[in-house]
Amino acid sequence: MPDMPRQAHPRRLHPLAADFFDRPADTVARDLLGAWLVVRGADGRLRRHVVFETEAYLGGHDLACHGSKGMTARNAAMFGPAGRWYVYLCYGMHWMLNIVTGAEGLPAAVLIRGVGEHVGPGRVTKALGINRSFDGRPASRRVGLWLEPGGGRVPPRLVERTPRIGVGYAGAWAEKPLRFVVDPARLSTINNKGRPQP
DNA sequence: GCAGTGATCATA
DNA sequence: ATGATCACTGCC
Repeated sequence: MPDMPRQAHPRRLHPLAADFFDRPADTVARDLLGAWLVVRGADGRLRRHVVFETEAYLGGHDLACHGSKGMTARNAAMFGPAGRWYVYLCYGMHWMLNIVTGAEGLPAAVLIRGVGEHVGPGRVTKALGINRSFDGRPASRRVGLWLEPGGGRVPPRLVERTPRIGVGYAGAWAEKPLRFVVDPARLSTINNKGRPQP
């Protein structure tokens, strides 16, 4: 029997690396829409969740950014090189997952606020079992938590920009449109070209 | 609408 | 040592 028309073979995806993250946080936040957050479970199995909501924290000049008050034990990872995780505990209960962006010494990062069917940054980390142990570590297969490219750039008309959530203390910075959202339902169509995993 | 929750950091 | 703060969530 001749070959069946083959389903596109799942592209062997390489994790997004430092060069992707070594750009302004708002650019990275925008471009992460449609990317995959991949986590290796305790059983060794990989789970993929498509990123649909992010927020950019631009650096020391951004009053909503933890780095704006200088380096502390908590936010040290933000000052490190791009492509590492910055994870911290919020309200004593919720782990917040960020990927560090930009040059070493610039405290910038992107908060991952929504992936797959998980809405809200605290829910994302809870669902994926992410905690402090990832803080400061490179986003890589070795660590067991990384990001991979999606099926293509999400069209601008599908990207909604709003002010960031929960940063009312930041004055004018609270109003900057640095939150990026795309409807996950639209994403699944786009990403089927790049092959999702159930 | 607001209580829960506890690490973190500035102040002392 | 103490107290304010907090990039949130869940239940009232």
